[in-house]
Amino acid sequence: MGEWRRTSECGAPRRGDIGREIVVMGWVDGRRDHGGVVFIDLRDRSGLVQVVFNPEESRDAHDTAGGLRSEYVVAVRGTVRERPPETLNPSLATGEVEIKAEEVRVLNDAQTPPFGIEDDTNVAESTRLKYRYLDLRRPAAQEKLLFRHRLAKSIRDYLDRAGYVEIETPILTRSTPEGARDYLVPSRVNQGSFFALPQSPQLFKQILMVAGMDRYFQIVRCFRDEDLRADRQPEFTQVDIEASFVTPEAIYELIEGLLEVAFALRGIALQRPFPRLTYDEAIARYGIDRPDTRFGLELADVTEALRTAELRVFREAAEKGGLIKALAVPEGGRLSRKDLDTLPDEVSQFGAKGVAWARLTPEGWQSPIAKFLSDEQRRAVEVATGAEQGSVILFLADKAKVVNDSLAHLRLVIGDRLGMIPRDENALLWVTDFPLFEYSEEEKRAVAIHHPFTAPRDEDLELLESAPLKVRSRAYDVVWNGTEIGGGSIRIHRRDIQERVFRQLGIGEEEARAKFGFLLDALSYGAPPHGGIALGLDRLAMLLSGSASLRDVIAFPKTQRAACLMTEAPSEVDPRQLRELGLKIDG
RNA sequence: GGGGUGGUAGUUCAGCUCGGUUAGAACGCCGGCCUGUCACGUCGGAGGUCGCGGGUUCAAAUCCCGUCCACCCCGCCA
Repeated sequence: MGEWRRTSECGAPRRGDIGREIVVMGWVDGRRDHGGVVFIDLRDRSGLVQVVFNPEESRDAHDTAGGLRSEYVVAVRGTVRERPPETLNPSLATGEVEIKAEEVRVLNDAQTPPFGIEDDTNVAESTRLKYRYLDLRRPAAQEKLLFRHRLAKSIRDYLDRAGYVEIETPILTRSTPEGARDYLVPSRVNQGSFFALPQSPQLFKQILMVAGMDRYFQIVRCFRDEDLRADRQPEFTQVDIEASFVTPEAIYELIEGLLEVAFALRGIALQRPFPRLTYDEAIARYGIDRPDTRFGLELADVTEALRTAELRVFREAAEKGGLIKALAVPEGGRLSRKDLDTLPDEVSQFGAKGVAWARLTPEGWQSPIAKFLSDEQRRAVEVATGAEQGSVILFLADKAKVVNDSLAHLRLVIGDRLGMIPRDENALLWVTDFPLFEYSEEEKRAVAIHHPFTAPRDEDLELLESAPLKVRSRAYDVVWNGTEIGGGSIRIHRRDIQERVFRQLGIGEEEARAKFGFLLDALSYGAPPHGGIALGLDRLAMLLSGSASLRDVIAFPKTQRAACLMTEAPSEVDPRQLRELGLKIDG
């Protein structure tokens, strides 16, 4: 580019710039060669501008233009001029002007790209990920990264204004029991020992509270070696927050303000305060702890009403401590017999063996199970579900988890199919009072629902040893349109309570001291009451930018097998590296 | 670990059910022509490991078995 200096971005020139001599640099988006005059669209991050090469105005530039191809990198010195009136292009921000090229320099040529650099691309994602640097040249892709930048910036500014301090915590840290599988990093200096990459900076932020930092935040990478989904990457970014001397209410207020700022970037105003729902209520009414409350279609528990029904699946579910729940779909005529027949396929993935249904017609119940229910039982179901003439009632009877998972899924499928979900609404809510523990069939013991540092509710403290599964926690999630976008809790700040919780989790005194000694020590040196929350920045960026996948808002994402198609990571390593680490590959 | 969808030209796809000429289309690419286009136009051309391996068959893109990769879901992910 010699001594040339870029004086304008491609997307900048407007009517007011007419007559200015400028230098633009960018990529050739396309070339239209008329034999005489040649047009080039030049693209950079800011947009597109048309450059005109006229052989009568500059022979050299025109000659060079003839050899340009897509994605060549060029610099153009020229004059902004008005387009002839009949050639204005209203679909281009710069469409009222063009650049008359006086001199052009090819800064780099380019191979023909494997796919066109355009927004409406229909190219396999694996191809786009392999050539991510080309994929990211697409304006739509760049817009998502730019939005993510603005989102992170406004969150940072908001928390700074609120007195929160961003503090970095270690990436090489120690593996802890509980929770997700760790990514491990072998230590060369201490052979046979491993660091773990943090699943979150949980313990460090608590210790910063003990250290008196008062209000901490960090926009921080977290790592979990678990299987991937469209909304789950092995490394992801969290807005991690912790504060001393807070109640849940203080956290709610802080986060509602933060989300207000975030949604404002999309011109969305939020209703505050957000509604609250206890965990028990969420499960009862929606079958899930992250309900989409943009629409009704709530579940009803009809276990008691149908406990004695003449139907074996119902009776057995009730006898074995399971549930019978029902869902009334208004205007059920819109669900055809064929629709109803496909419902069992929808729920088999959750272990459900079937879905019973009933149509409420003027002639009464039209249903394969009608003859097994008494008039009284049918009336009780109608009352419980709020079913009316024309409704279709769906029934599930099984173990509680199967029933709730299945109906929660059916609620979404039917709500979507019948167009009951108002797409332009934003339903934000807090789900509170999660249980502290749940029983793990796999491990045959209680495990923490949130994490082992979550405080029990004071009034449930006495149940910790006698009825641990009944203890409610001071944990909360923030849910948006059926997606969990963040969760947190008030933490345990007393050593004795932390030790009792560890004991319930099957972590003995010795293990607790070995693995969490530093935390227990810290708690015994004047730890203030504290609590916090973590928001999923990738998920927020994904949802606010209308993306279908987390991969769209991460510059260099991993595939479902946790691989990077561009760098081909993970890879084998040199045997010498393994020797230095004292590692042997088995098999 | 399990269930599902897909893999054919650089790209997006058709062909596969019912095995049988030279595996097609569009876009892109290359060359010629063209002085106001912006999805430029027009004439011509090149381009294929039918994901990979094995099997059945006179004959396989097509049928069978295995395997790899990508995506979606269940399990898993405090």
